[in-house]
Amino acid sequence: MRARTAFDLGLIIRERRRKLGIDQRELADKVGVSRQWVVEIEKGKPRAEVGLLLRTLEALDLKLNVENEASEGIGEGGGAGSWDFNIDDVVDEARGKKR
Amino acid sequence: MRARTAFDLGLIIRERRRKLGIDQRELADKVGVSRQWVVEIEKGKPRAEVGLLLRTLEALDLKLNVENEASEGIGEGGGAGSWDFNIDDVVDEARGKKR
DNA sequence: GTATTATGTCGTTGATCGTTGACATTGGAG
DNA sequence: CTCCAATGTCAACGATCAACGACATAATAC
Repeated sequence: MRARTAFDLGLIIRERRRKLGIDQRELADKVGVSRQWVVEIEKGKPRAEVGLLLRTLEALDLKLNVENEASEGIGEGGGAGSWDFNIDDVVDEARGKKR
Repeated sequence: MRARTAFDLGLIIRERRRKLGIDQRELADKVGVSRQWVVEIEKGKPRAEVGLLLRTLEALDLKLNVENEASEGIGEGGGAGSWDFNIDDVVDEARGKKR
């Protein structure tokens, strides 16, 4: 399911939580945030912290994919197919160009 | 490409920006943020605002998909297939249960 | 009806946000 | 090498976050 806005993410999170049959309190505890924060997120708060959002998705067994807008339908099986940069090189660079 | 952490997102954004051949200043202008912010995001800042991140992905022609961890390989073509709730109902509720 | 649970909302507070402007550092091109 | 653009880093500043506690509504069960 595509998410273009924080509002989209809020809807996805809310419905996923309900499907799993847990309330806001329980989700908040799993994520390690206040229940208040969950309320705001589900309303689509655009200024929430990315890290907390990611932890929320994780707690709900949801995964996040970032895809090139153009290359589609190739089948995600390829993995490297859609991306023309080597993730290993990127990580090496991020770690300080040890190579 | 799966993103589990803010660090992942930073790598994705940086490499995508480079592939498009634009510098941090240009990306910052497109997104409407400071260049400083782009620097932090590409380093993987976990406390950045979700809304700005989404706008950044949009500016880079990247799309964000949230998927159920379990249901995979069914083929995303279905759209509704992987999700057992009706997005229209959800939106209706979000708008105030006019139905 | 009452009781219970879930959810939404309101202050307050310390911490952090993102911006601006300036100043290093790096990397290529000449 | 010298330029110049790109990138990284620093110190303010006002604005906002997320947590907390308390209270107000749904929503459901008894």
